[in-house]
Formats: sequence, C-alpha cells, structure tokens
Amino acid sequence: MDGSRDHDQKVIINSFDDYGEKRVVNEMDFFADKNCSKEASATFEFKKESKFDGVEQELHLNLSTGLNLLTNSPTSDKSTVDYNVSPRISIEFVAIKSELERVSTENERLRATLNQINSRNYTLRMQIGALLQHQQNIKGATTVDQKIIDDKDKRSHSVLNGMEEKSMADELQKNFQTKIQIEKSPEKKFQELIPNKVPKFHSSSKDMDQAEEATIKKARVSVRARSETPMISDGCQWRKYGQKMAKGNPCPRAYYRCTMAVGCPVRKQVQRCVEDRSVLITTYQGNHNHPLPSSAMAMASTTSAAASMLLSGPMPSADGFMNPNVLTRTILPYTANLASISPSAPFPTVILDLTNTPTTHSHLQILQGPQAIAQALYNHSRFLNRVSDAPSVSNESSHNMMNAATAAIASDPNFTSALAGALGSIIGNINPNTGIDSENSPKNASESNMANVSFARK
DNA sequence: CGGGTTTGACCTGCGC
DNA sequence: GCGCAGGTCAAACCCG
Repeated sequence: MDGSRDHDQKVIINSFDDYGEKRVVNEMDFFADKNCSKEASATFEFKKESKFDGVEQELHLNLSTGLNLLTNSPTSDKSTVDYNVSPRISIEFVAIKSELERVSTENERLRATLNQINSRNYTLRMQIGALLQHQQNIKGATTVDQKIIDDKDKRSHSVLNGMEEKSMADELQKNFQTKIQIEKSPEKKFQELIPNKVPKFHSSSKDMDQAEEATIKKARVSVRARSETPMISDGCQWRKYGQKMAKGNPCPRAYYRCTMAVGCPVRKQVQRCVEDRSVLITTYQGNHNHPLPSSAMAMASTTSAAASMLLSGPMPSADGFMNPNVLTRTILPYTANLASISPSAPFPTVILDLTNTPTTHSHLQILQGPQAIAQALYNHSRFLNRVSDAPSVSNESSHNMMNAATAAIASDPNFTSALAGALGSIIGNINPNTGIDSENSPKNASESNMANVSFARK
C-alpha cells in the first residue's frame, strides 16, 4: 500500500492484495468540508478491479464510516457503517453466493472427515489403553486386585487364543510406539528453548524418553478470563479433589479432575488473580482420553492446540529459530498479552489472556473471549504460512491453531459472523453482507478450513 | 444412598 | 538433611 497526502487532508491510497490485484481506495477525505468541521467524517470510496471468470468487473463501494473523528464530540460513540453498494455488485454477489455454496459443501465434507478421524482416534486410544493395561497385568500382576483384573481380562479375551492375542498386541504396540515417536520429536526442540523450565534430562535414551513424556504431560495452558462465578463453564464435567492456599495469593486454589470418563488424565486448577479478583485463572493440564461434547470442544481444542503449539518447538524465521516468546507478537500482534509463555511457571505454560478490554483497533473491537482466541490463532496461522523455512513445524503449528479456531467457532455460532467479519476486515477484501472474501480463496488447507467454518453456520 | 465437596494428612520436588 | 510449597489422597461430611 502506498499513499500520499494533498493539501486538503485527503489521503490517496493504493493497495494490492495477495494476488496482486489492485485495490484503490480513491479518497480518504477527513476534512473535506472545512466549514463544517463539527461533523467531519471519513469517507472511503472503494473501487475494486477484478477478473471473475475472465470477465473484467468493477466493484464500487462507497463506505461512509460515519465516524465523528473529533475527539471532543459527545456523540463520538455513535459510529455506524453505511454501505451504498452499486448495482454492479449483483453479478459478483451471485458468484460469491455460488462460491459460498461450494465452500459449505466442502465444509460438510471436511466436518465428516474430522468426525471420522476423531472416532478412529478414540477407538485407537481405547485399544491402546486396554493393551497397556493388559500388558501391565501380564508383567507383574502380584497384588490381589491385579490378579482379579487379570482374570477378568483373560476371560474377556477368551475368544482369542494366546497366539492371536500376542500378535494383535504386538501390532498395536508397534503402531503405538511409532505414533509416540512422531509426537515426541517436536518436544526435543522445545527442550533446547527452555531448558530451565523442564525436568532435568539425563544422557540415557530411556531417561530422555521418560523426561519427554513427563514434559508433554505437564505442559499447561492457563486461561485468564473475567468471571464472577467460581468456575468458568467449559462444557466438561469436573470433580473437585483438593484445595490449597497458594503462596502469595489470599484466594485458595481449587483442584479439579475431569470426570467425563474413567481415568481421564485432564486436571485443572482454578484460582482468582491476586491483582484483580474478578479475573479467574483456569489452568488446564493433559489431554482428554474421550470424546467431548461440542460445548466442550472449544476450550479443549483451544487449550490442546496452545499446548501443542508450545510443545511444537521453535518457530522458524529468516535467520534461524525464534524464541517461543515470539508468540506474544505473532499470535496477536495488536495486543501484547493475549497469549504468552510464562517464564515463571514451573511447567511449560501457555497463557491465554481473555481479559483484554477492546483496543483502539476497530477490527479487534468485536473480538473478545473465544473470538479473540480464534483471531489470535488465525493471525498466528497466517504468520506461519508466510514463513517459508521449516514447513513441517510451521504447518503443524498452523494446523493446530486452525483446529482450535475451528472448534471454537463451530461450537458457538453466535460469534461466527463476528469472526467472519473480523477476518474480512483483516484480509481487507470483504463483502459487507456476507463477510466473505470473494477472491482471496484460501491458499492452503488451514485457511480453507477456517473459511469453511466461518461460513458454515450462516 | 450415591455423588460431590471439604479438609487435614501425606507425597514429592526443589532450594538452601 | 531440612524446610517449604505444590499437588494429591482419602476419610468425613454434605446434599439432593
């Protein structure tokens, strides 16, 4: 984008989108009427030249923000947006509508795929759990309880003879180990970044593996949110198992564990912020070993993705690797503290701060709470996609981001439109009625996914 | 009576 | 080794 200012306070702006198409904001006339300065407003004449199906089209949008730019005016909070759309938009509107239908169909297909994958994942986890339990019983079942479990287990597996059972167990174990190795690799990178915040590692590979597992297990996601209730509703069922007074905070810390499935390892701690009692700090640890209701998917996926992002190690940059604290800048470049990695926490911890009051950036004013998370994740995803080095890492992180945003959006249709609008304003190419970016078709699976979800609930 | 909460005891890791 | 703090356990208690 380039611009120049003439003597009449007009700003001429030319911009180019990602595809090199020229977008011309002809005029930003903040003080056109010098004799009527009391009601000065910003007017954007938005002229867009694009090619659709080989036919050159022009889209004229006259956007009157209605913003009273005078700071002393008592009516400054009555900002409105008026869209006077030229009839020429109708052609493009039809094209957009068909694109929307196509995207919706694609979204349904992806949703079905996602459900299928989740289902398979759940089945595999159950099989692994049963297998590990079985192996443990076989190895050293010395207590009475273990013998009882072992007997029950043997009875339940009586259909299989010993050889078949062993073969299946070996196969599962093999697959499980392969999967674990794949999932562990990013963790090694994480150790290099914050060696002081993870348990001490020893030279032997066995110890190394144990330490890595411990770190993965202990990775935490802390969510700060304003709430008058003792616990924020995240869709899961929790059972309180302890309460302690933490040092330096007069408010007690409550300990909860997930009770949606037997043996679910997820724990959470809830404590009020010492600086601001209205802020509730909820710290999640672990991954659910069971399917979640849609109401719980938003928070679970967000925290899971944040943890994955944390554990996925350094993000690439032109001159090597970035410190993970770059999250603060890349996840949400507009506000400083929505997401960060706590340097003082005993375990690697991502902090998602949802307490931010709206900023002066207009496109962020509609984003609060889960919307802010989705915004952050989307920003991060876009950032990663612009970085060319180490695509495996960036793609993985990006994918996790998008999963979280997807779940958050899908779980709450109320902010779908808001998010779509926000994304449109960020991308800078938006249909004000649909929030659809008509020509910036997603460049990769992540963005495609995001767009699909944004439009699906309309 | 079953499930959830409370609360003191216990365990563990870490710093000195 | 000792003390401290965080985290967990489990018996007692509460509630619908």
